[in-house]
Amino acid sequence: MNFISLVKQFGSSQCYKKKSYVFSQGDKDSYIYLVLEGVLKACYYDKDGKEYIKSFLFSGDSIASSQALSGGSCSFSLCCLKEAKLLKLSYQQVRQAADTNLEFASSIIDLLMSFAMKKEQREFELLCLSAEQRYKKLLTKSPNISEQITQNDIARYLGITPVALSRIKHKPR
Amino acid sequence: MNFISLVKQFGSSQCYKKKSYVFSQGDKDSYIYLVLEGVLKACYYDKDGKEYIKSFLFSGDSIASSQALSGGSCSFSLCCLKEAKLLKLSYQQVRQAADTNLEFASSIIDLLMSFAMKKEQREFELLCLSAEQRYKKLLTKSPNISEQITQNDIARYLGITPVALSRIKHKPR
DNA sequence: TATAATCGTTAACCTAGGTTAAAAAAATGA
DNA sequence: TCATTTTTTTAACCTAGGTTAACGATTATA
Repeated sequence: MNFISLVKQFGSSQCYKKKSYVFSQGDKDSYIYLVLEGVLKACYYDKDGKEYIKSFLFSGDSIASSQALSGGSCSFSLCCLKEAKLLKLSYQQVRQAADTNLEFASSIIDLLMSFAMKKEQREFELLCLSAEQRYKKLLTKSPNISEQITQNDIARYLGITPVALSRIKHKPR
Repeated sequence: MNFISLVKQFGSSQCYKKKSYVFSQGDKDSYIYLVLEGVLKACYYDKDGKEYIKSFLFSGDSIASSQALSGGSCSFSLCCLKEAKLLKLSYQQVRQAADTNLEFASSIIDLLMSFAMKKEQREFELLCLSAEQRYKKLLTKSPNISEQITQNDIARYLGITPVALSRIKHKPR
């Protein structure tokens, strides 16, 4: 029994329309979500409404706000970029399964380790690379990204404005 | 049995001089380290030797390169800012303990969850805040940081140059 | 204690990226 | 299809932060 099969067996399924929010910054929402279909963005909004994109999610990806799971409230929002179908399972249930089943606990550790690797990578890119380097790296890793995600959203994921990304794209040489 | 007590029981202890490296970028080093004494920095160096600081470590903190634990090599270096004493335990041993002891697996999940929260926070700061906001937030969270860490290193942790940090500090108003 | 190394500050100048605004291009919807 | 909204581009101007270099203040080390 691993995480995916637990969610598939015990999770509840829900469909979301394009532009709808699965949860919003500030919500108390201690569920773990698994994307079955669709494309989503996890994003922060500041007091002026300016958006910053933490990550994009595709079929097979899972997400939760770790702050919310630990008793706090969601530090970001989860928004559908196209119609989406998700499964959700409460963190309590996952934790309970992990506390009673060794094999399952091990698969959760694997999941958290791969999450750690991704976040380590993201921290590296934001700390050490220029916006242009981050953009090139993204294109290398996901050459088809612009078929799924608008350039505006790619810019907000890279931590720059859409104007700046357009400039980078059309830069001479 | 939790992670800390496992490391204390089975880990091997080693002392390091100021400015020495526990491991370096590129090393194959699949150990998890626990800081008993001292202060360290986890940092990246680019091809020009420019340094970027991922995090500072103090007594009680633990660290490993998740890339290295997953069969790769260390994506960053671990450098002592003052004489330090660390315990180390191989990831194999930790993983084996987790795979045979439910209580221990659960404590590893807690550890990874708190790591996830920290990294989520760091991502937020690098993505959404200006250097000045990051500096103010750091001072709020760690008012005594400058007793332990030089301003040069604080700047490299914030993702700016020492010159820029000096400017921020002395900015009018 | 003297000498060297590192640290922090300041200044001058430069560049990446932000802001605003307008217009063209593309996608969406009635 | 036509109208509306959203996306992308471009331009002008601005600002935060980078770079280099010099100098004084600290801190280490012979």
